[in-house]
Amino acid sequence: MKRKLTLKLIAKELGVSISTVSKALRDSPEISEETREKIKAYAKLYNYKPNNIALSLKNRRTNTIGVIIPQIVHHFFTTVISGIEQEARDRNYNVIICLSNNGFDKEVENMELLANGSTDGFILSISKETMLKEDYHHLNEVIEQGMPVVMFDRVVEGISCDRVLIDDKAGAKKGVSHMIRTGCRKIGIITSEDYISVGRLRTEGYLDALDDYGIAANDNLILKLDNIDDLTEESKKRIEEFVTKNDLDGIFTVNEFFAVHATRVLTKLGKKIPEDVSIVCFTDGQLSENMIPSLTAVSQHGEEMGRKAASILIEKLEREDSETAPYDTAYIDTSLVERESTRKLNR
Amino acid sequence: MKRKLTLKLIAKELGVSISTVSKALRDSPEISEETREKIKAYAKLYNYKPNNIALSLKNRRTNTIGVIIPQIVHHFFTTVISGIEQEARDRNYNVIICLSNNGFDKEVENMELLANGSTDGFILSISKETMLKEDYHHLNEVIEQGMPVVMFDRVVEGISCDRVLIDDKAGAKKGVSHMIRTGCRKIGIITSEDYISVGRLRTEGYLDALDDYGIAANDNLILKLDNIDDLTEESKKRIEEFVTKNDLDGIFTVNEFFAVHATRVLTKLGKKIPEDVSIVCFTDGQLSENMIPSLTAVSQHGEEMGRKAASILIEKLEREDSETAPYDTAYIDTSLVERESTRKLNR
DNA sequence: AAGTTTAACTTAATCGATTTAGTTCGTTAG
DNA sequence: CTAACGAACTAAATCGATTAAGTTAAACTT
Repeated sequence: MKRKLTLKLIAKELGVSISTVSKALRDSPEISEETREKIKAYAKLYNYKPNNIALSLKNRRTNTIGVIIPQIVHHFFTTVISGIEQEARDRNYNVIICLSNNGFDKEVENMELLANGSTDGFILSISKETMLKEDYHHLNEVIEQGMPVVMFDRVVEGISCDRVLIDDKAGAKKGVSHMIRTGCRKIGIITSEDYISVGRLRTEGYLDALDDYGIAANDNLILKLDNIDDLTEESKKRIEEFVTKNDLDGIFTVNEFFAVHATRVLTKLGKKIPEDVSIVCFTDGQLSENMIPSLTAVSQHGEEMGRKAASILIEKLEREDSETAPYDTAYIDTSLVERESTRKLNR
Repeated sequence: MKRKLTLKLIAKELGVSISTVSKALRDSPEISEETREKIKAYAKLYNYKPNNIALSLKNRRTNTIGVIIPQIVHHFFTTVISGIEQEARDRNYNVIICLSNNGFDKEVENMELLANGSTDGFILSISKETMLKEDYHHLNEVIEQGMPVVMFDRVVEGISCDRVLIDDKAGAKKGVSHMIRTGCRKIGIITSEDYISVGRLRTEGYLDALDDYGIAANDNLILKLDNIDDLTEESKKRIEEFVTKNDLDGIFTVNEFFAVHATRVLTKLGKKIPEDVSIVCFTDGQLSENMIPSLTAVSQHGEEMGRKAASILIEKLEREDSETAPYDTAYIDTSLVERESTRKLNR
């Protein structure tokens, strides 16, 4: 094993001082042409690369963005990460990803870990447990230390930070309106309990759409489930009951899983999609695209969200007066991807 | 903004030297009970946390594992990461994830970046472009610097490192054998070109299973596609043609996408699954689980793979004699998850 | 010739922590 | 009464890099 090359080793080898080496490599005019060339040639030959840790310590900045998300086995989050990565790379930043597994303690632990020198700022989506607990001391602490924070998707109020949000309400409205325009009149929604912000907003969008077209909302056609990130047995049962009991001609769901299970129940009931029942779901992922029939979906543009979040954070990191800069909330537009689960619009 | 607390600040505040503070916090008997308590109380009150960067520099180890994968929007890779994370956390290591986007240059760039002080070792799955190029200098370089490397899933020969592999051949054999035992006789396979190692191995397993049951292999029933990580339009066309032309009673595919598209074609042809045609795919992901019909799948146990890879790496990092330790290849067993796309076995 | 510049370096401080090698002062032994 | 010892600290080196503040010797000025 050969030890990594350092300035010290180069200096010793060439019989000059460490600072001469450093200056030569940074093209300082203080060093003579001759010496400079000699040092640079040596460094190149032995592939010298400065130690990032030492640089971070000296510069008191790491050029690294910390990302904390509730889970990684989750299509939407991976698209956001992909966007963050792209933007970060373009602007010469690294990305460290940590998982909270939807737990409060892990979220706190990860933030403290990364805040102790590893990153210059954070992009995060808050865990479910943190939302329930409403304890945000870890966020406030890093912010007070001068580290900018950008929250995305799962956000909370009252924190001094920027936010990037999907326009959940408008997206849901877009989806439901499309069903109404293609002839649906009795549209149900499978959503989440209101404490999950994205669920609540999508429910609002659904109600808005009905209202716009003068359709009365009916509480019986709103199913609120506990979990939005997966499909529990309990949820399956409740979806089955909901779909079977109500003779719907349209179903809007806040995620792909609910839509898929609804499709399954409808198929069992002998209903035709989209002839008898239309389906639209939030999130344009693998399932909507590949299901048979494929599902019309509200696309969230996760990559764009990631790029935007990273861009806002980097902007903050590179401003001198970021302390006093106002906090902003950016919205990422959704778009409707029409597929086989809805009827074609007659124009 | 309040500056982060350092040993220096504590020392100044309490009128002692920096080393006294350091020793007190580490419970050194050199420091009197009284002083120790005073310093610890102060540190606790103001929530002192040592700076990781400084520690890394001093200790010349970061307790961080670097993970480099071809893509993140990929269910299997996320399960592996999840496993790596779990094991790392259990053993007090951090994880940094970087993406190569299946490109050679980004892979090299990321490795160099992380190798300059950010991580103690690597877990990686090689990019497609690197495999085609067969240029592994970046791997050999970090290994020569004494950083252990563990490759998983997409691996190459001739590198001094440990490997963790799915038993692709046995897994495919398991899947195909199941189809044969439930009555299939004309089984086709949709796989990848042989230069993608996992594709080649799965094809071998398919052939093995046929051989075991005395069924003659037929080249016409083997479709080799270019890409294994997604479903291009070209692939769709070729799958459609393949499924339509051959009157198969069983189809084995090396990923979920190919199975889903085959299902779609079969449905259009009016074939019943599993009565007319059975389907088994490699990879137990979201699609196999949620499709209608749900797909019998060879489960790869990505989390276990991740845990194993992390465990091997950490073991190497914590051994004194790791330089001389032999390199090992671990296999992760697959299991068959029976679902609706295959017939029940008569016992 | 004496003083001033300047080119080309080197020394030393610094980032934040750890640790080895001192230092200081009170207590005890001989 | 003084040497020795030990308790409780402090000083300084170190990790690898950057950079402000010296240093030295040659060149130049007047």
